[in-house]
Amino acid sequence: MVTRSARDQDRDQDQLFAALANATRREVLRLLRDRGPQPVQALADHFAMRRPSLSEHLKVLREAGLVSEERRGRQRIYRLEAAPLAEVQDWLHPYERFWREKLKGLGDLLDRMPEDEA
Amino acid sequence: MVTRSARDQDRDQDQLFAALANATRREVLRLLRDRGPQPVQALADHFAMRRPSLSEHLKVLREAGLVSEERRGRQRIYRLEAAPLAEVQDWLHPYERFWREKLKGLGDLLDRMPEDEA
DNA sequence: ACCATAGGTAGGGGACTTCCTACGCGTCAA
DNA sequence: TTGACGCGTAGGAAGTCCCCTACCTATGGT
Repeated sequence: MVTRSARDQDRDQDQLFAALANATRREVLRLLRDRGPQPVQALADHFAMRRPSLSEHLKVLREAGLVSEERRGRQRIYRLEAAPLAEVQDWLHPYERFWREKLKGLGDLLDRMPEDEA
Repeated sequence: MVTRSARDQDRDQDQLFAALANATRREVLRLLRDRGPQPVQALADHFAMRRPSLSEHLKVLREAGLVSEERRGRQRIYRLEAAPLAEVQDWLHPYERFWREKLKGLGDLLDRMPEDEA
């Protein structure tokens, strides 16, 4: 997967951002980050929804590459896989100077003279 | 809006990530970033879809705070508003050491001894 | 006044999301 | 081996997303 078509990349990024566009799934990631790998039931205890619904959220996270599972007996230990988040940061990077300039209050400068350094 | 309830914050983040979970909308942001503020038709020229559909994408971006519009005659000039992306970066930050460690190949260390520094 | 241009809104169709309950499969314990 | 436990999947209901065509308002040119 050294090179991907632009469509594949779009699909991956759609999937990644969509996976993050849900408070339950973001909370799962936070739990795995703060408390380490856990089985499904331990995660499910933190939410009001039924366990099968959480299973579906875990599937979305798995397909986005944000978690992995390891089978241990009858449990499945879920673990945070942060690598895709590095792609989010990469995507974010070209925008960084825009919000930094805005915060400094001189944000209109570049708006007036575009595409000179694009 | 110094403080918001956890639910409001969840809703805002849902909305923000959902706005980014679409290749057309990410491309709109890129165009505004690389070419500066533009009217709707100039943006629409880059896409295969009909203009009303693009208008709806612009509405999603507006409601996420990612673009602003300025009325100039019968045109509406859309402009990138990058500030919400700073919140994405803030959200990302606590995960950063996880992918950095993973890239260095020593990623299993913390997985074994969790919550000691959370 | 008239018409063309710029762009938003209404309403509808098809696909997808997010929850649910019911159920199936594999594993551990008696 | 029988049962309970851990977890995924099937299927369905309600809502949302993303595209379309039709239509509306507002501005500018003649």
